[in-house]
Amino acid sequence: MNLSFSNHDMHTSRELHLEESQAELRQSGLQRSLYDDPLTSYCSGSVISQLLRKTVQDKKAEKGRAVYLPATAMSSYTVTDPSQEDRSSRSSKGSVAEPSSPMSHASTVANPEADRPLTEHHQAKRARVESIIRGMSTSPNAGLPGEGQRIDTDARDVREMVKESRRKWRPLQHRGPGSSGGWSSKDEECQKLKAQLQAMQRLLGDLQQRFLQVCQPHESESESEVEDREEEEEEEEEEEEEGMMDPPECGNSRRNEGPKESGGELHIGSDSQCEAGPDIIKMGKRETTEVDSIHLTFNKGDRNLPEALKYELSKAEGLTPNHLKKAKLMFFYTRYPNSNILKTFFPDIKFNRCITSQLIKWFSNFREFYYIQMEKFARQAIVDGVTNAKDLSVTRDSELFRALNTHYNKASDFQVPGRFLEVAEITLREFFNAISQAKDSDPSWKKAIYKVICKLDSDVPEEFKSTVCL
DNA sequence: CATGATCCTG
DNA sequence: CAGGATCATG
Repeated sequence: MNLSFSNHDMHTSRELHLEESQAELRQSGLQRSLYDDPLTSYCSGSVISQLLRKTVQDKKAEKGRAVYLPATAMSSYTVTDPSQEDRSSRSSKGSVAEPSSPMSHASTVANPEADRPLTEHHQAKRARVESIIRGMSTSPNAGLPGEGQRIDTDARDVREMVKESRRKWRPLQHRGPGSSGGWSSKDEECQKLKAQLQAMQRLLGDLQQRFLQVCQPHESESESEVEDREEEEEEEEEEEEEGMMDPPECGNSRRNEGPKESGGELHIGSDSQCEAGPDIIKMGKRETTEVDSIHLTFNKGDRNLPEALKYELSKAEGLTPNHLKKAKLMFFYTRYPNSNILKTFFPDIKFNRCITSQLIKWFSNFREFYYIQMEKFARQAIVDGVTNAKDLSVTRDSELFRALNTHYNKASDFQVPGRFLEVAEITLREFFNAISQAKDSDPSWKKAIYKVICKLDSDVPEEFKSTVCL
């Protein structure tokens, strides 16, 4: 990757600022404090991802298998286990069933911070889909979600629909034998069931229609109760198809960031232990076929709908905290990854301008931190009286390494490659020499160092191509 | 004009 | 870390 550092040559104005801050730096030791660890504050985690992770973990617990799977191993493609559905459906068959299908947690589990990156629109959209699922997996006898839950408007819509339909048949069901006169118990039974059936069919119809609208907004707009937001969604779908979106609107708030067509594989790898129906796993690589598959699934039998929807949502969130974690580990190998490298090592991300630049930005931030540390420790060494760069070294015990390690590998659950230590040492010495030779008086003195360091990138191990594990 | 690097800021 | 600004490059 040939980097052009000629930028720096022309950055005189900015370099002047640099000079100023360097002057300050010299005076006040270190003007810039270390970054707070971003991991602690960074929590744009997707609700769905968290949810799915929880689901998988629940499942593991359920099976009594003590298989430890590091968080980083959790693919965003995790497909939830159908048994989850079974369980929730089963439980809801009880007379006082609780609505705790896996999805029903979404709205409450979500922490406000995690939701922040999502547009309200997306939250609404997701809530709607979740609501559909909830509706599908909740038997008519099941209680409605408890009060006081955060419910998006659309979710409420569906709930109202459910409520409504229940209002229609429940009275019949509970009407005592004597209340309405002399129906034979058989006739009455028959009437009740019939009414219930009709109500449920209506509900099903509504849900189905709604579902189709959500997944296929291009179709003729049916004037149901979904109006207001539908237009936005249509625009959104179009944007996604083109892979085009206005920068201001991007960020990880986009959903439907699916697998690359070229990459193809869904990387359910070891995660597939939480196997979903094969038909779902096989689902298409193109949006259209995916949608078609869902329709098929939906029409085939409603039991699969929740899984289908969950599958959709599972690959709906763009870059996740796990991707960030992975990127940081990759930094141990490559400080200047180009977009091709990024694409090959994030196969579970559908790249578009925003995703790409976000990733690039990440690495840019990583570098910034890295170089700041280097400069800081180099200056410290000079203050400490070190005279020869040879006396500087970077080992796993070094303070410098510890600083870097906590930044890129907070959990320390990753074996940092020795090569990184070498590169760090070279960088440190490079800074040391430059500073001790007063080269930092040159506004673009770092340019030379960058040029050296960018050549020290090594290949990222193949394992990083997988979404599972590290 | 789009992309990408760096710097600065919050 | 994300945003915004600035500059370079193709």
